[in-house]
Amino acid sequence: MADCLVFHTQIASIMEVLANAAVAEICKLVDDDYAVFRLEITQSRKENRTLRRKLLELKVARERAERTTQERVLASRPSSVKILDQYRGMARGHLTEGHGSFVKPAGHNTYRDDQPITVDEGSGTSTQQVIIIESAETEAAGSGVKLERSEREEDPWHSRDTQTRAAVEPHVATKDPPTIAPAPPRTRHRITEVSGTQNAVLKSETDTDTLTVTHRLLRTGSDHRSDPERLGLGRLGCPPASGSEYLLHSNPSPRTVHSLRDSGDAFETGNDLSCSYTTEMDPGIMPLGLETLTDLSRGDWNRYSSSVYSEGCLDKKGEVVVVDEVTVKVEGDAPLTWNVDKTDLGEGHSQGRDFLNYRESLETNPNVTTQSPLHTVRDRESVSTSMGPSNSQDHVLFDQVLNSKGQKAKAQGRGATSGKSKEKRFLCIFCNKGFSCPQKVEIHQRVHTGEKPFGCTQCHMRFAEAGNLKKHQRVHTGEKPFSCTQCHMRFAQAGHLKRHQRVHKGEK
DNA sequence: CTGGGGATGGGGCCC
DNA sequence: GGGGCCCCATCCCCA
Repeated sequence: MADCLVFHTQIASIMEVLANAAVAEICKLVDDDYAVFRLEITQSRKENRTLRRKLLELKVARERAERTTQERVLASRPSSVKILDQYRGMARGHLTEGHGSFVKPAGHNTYRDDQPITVDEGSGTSTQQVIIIESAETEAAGSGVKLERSEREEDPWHSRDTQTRAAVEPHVATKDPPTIAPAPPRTRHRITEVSGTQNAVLKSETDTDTLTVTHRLLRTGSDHRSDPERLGLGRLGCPPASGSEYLLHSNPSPRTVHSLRDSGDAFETGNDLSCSYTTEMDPGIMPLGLETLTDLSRGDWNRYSSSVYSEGCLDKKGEVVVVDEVTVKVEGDAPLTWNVDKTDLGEGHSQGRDFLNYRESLETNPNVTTQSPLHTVRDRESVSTSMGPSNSQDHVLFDQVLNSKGQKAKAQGRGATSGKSKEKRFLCIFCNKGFSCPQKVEIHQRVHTGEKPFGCTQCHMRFAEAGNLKKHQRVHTGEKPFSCTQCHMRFAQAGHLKRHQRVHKGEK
């Protein structure tokens, strides 16, 4: 018995020794790895800093050369344009880091039956972000602020920089106060929940020799926590620049706003409540095929999404963005494209088709002019800036829906600024199209969000509009209230009767 | 050519 | 009178 005890004691002591040895070894390994890891991190940071410095130098040098070229052009332009170009040039210099991200238009969402649409017919509780265009009290910059799109290379971040520079470097603005001086914020906002997606588009006008800027604020619900880099939100959230025309305000939704400071260290340091932002959202609500890519090869999208956020400043106050009278005019030699592969679009989704149609139409009609009275960045052209693709053919314009189905001509014909019709002050935050009242915008924005609050009680079909549901339900009821006076044909839709009657008339 | 659906503008009603 | 809301007409696209 005693031997047994001694034996057990010895075993225990041996086990203890072995365990200690094992722990010591593990600790040593961990320490070693940790040291190596730290060393690698340190080296990587050093490399990053070096590269960043080099990039800065290159940019500055390039801007210097470019500015020299521009000055020659500016000699024939209004002074306000000169200022803007100066802004631009300066802006480029200190923008060396981009958040490569790619955000598909929400319109690419594909509707799914299992999509958690919780709004039933008639509830109409969908909330959308709305941009309101307000009549401008002044014609501040007017058409004088236009930028030439012939510029060789445009900085994707320019739009942001244009504003940030205005704020950071007021001495520049003083060169031409009437143009650059910050206007009293004429914006009020309403950014409301759109099934987890928030999206804002601010687009500036271009003229025949100007360039177009689309500012877009996207919030996608592809993930629980939207990564600011993925979403290209890296730079939003800055305080409104003095020259900022647009302000995007979020509603007091329980959305978390993070920020990244607008510095080269943003990548390293993570969140900083000074500049960009991202939001938290419910991915389940808005899973509709939204994707975000970090592929930097998608230059335009990256630029696009990035430039957007320079513009927007979220403010948890209003829910509607009010903008001055707006006109969108896109002319140019280079085709305007979405620069997105068709394969990236939601297959079969009408909105995706719209985007593509638009792109194709622009490509085939490079000189197409999109002039909607809805979109005019008329003053405070510090907003107006270049999308700045390095490739002139890659001008990205996101006036998709407005133009995709020939609505362009309509919009022109029924200009809101004609004075007779209601002023279309309410802008779609996705495509910047204007509407006469917020309800219209809300309905329209369902095009982008995929929201379909109206469900048929007899089938799975859902609709964005009550009227279309009503029309659809005739399919079930068999009701065909529209009968041809010249034959026995009956139709469920008035338009079909009208179209049918052309057959009798021999019209085509 | 028809059927079905998407999208938008206009008008009426109510507050 | 103006804005919000709702309904309807209309046009368009696609299968």
